[in-house]
Amino acid sequence: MSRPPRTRPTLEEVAAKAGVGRGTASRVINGGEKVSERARLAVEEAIAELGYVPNAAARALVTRRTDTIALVIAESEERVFGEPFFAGIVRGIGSALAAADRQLVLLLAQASERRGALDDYLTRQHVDGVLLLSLHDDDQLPERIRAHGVPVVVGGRREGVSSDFVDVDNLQGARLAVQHLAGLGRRHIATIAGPADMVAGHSRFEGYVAALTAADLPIDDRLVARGDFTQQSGAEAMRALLASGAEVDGVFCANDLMAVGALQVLRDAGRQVPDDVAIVGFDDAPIGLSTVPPLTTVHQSPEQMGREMVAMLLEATGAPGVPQPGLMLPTHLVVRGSA
Amino acid sequence: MSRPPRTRPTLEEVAAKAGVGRGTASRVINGGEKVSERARLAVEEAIAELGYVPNAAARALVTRRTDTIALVIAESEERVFGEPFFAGIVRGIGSALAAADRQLVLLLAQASERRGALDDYLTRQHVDGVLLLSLHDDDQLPERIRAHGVPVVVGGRREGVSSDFVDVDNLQGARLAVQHLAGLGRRHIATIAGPADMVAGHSRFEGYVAALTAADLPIDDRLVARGDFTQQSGAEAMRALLASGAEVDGVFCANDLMAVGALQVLRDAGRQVPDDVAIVGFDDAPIGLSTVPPLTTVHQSPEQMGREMVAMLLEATGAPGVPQPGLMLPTHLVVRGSA
DNA sequence: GTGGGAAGTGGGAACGCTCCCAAAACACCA
DNA sequence: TGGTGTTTTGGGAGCGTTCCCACTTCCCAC
Repeated sequence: MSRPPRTRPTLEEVAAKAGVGRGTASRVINGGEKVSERARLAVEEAIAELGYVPNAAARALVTRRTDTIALVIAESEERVFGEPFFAGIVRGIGSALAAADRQLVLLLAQASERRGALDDYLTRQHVDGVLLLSLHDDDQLPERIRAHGVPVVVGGRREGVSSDFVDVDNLQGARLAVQHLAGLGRRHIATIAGPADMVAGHSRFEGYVAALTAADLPIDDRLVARGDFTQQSGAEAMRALLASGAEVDGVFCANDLMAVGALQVLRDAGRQVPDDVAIVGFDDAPIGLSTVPPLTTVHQSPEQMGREMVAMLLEATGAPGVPQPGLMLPTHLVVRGSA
Repeated sequence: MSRPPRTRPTLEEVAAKAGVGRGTASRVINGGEKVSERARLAVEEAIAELGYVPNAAARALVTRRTDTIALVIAESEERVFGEPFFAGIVRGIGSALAAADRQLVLLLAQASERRGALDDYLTRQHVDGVLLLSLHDDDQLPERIRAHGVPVVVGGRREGVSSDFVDVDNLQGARLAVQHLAGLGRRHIATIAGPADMVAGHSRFEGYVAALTAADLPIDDRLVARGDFTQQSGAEAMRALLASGAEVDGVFCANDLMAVGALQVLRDAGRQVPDDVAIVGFDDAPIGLSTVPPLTTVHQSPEQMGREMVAMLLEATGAPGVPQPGLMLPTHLVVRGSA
């Protein structure tokens, strides 16, 4: 528990070596306004010679900022590293943050046990703000963190919360998809829905219901199957749909991966897509381009979502305590071969 | 640039409210040896009432530790979130670190531009140590970081480095696979190799060559195809192999995903697996269980690799500057239906 | 020369914590 | 009751920065 000996040069030593005061050395390091050329050179040389690197803790202590932002993904590793959705959103966040000169750190919120540690980390001024990505909506994490004055922006809407979030308009997207199927003359439109405890799951399902109602089509329980967003679960759901005995001439899948699974099952069952059964997915994932036929799908842009989250968070850091109005990102339909 | 006003309670205020000294309050917070019950209770109450959270920067400044470890993954988001390998290793790392009461932060080292920022972050005492996962081996990052006294352990061996790394013994694993095929009496063993600029790519290929040589089988260029570890590339490679005109009765695929692609192509081409062509993959990925036939593969454990990396890093933090001997993790063959 | 504004500089104070040590409080025994 | 240990306690010092302010130096116009 005893403190390891210091080994790294300090600003004071740099200043001494350069023959200037501490203040001047500090000025050179931080943007260096109002420093004579001579002094700047001397300091820079001293820094190089000593291999000086500023101590972030000392700096953070006085500035009260760290210039780093945490992205918390509250999912199992398996899901995080499985969903291509995350790749996009992380890329969007990463590039937006880089442009704003902030460092991004990713935290995976593995299950309950580590929760205390996570709270601590986020709350102890390690980071200036938190982006939270959780597909489930049962979590008080954002509130707990905000209570300590740390701004939080959530990706994905949560029940009963109308600020500080960015989400894709899942409901509208699902409606688009189902409208399209109905517009094609399909009258027996099934859905392979996602888990009900995820926003993307239930709001896409709501969109399905809303669009059917709007098109005066009945809602048939036998036409509703559920998956967990994996390809395999999509295949199983499709098999269940076929086995239900109900007539099916269109399927709206809550994501592309499940649509791919469904496509395979239909092919194996000898049903023609789109002639016998039309299929629409959701996500506009790359894989939808390489299926046969290529997948008609609802386009969303995780990258844009990431960028918007960052913009909102930076806004919030500027005006602490002021809730930022939530943002719903529109989607559009990409019509390809499957419907 | 001006410093935002303080709003959060400090230890001093907690102590005042509890009617004790700063020292006592600190003792309560950190393990609390040698504190009277009365004082402990008073402090705990004050903490709860004030919503006090210790300031990590101030603490790090004096202790010179942060109890956080960075995991740097030097890959594109796409690859990171695609490879299931990462899920396993991150899980291993995460749980080992949790057990050691360290916080894990993930940094994605997007391309060149952000490199300076990454170096800075790692070097400025934000973290006590760095785990580096890069499948490419052209990077000086570990050296740069070590130069500032921060311990680094690399996952995946790098050319010419014999310490501070953990890797799976890819060469031995590949040899196992090819030996198995040869032992089955296959004489025309092809390989679908991975990218040559990744350790896993070229050392598995080396293993293939070594095993063929050991079995007195010739090395035929027409029997070597390359993929990029994706399923699609595996399929393409298999098509190329078939199109080459060379006889093929066994294929060693450098990972399971490519093996799955190959399997599909063989099925579509009417070749029986394993009778006409035997296939062995590498990774023991879950997907290999659900193929038809189930995939024979080389087992490796990313989780174990993650745990070993953590163990080595913690060792290194204890003995700074002392190089830790590198560690090669053994693999073994899992024989299932495909070979 | 001289006055005065601008540019550049040094270093004290503060950030919020842990470490440590000397002092206070308590316990026990003769 | 006093003496001797043993807990427990308070608070000074210091961690490495940035911020700020008072001071010096420089330059130019008069």
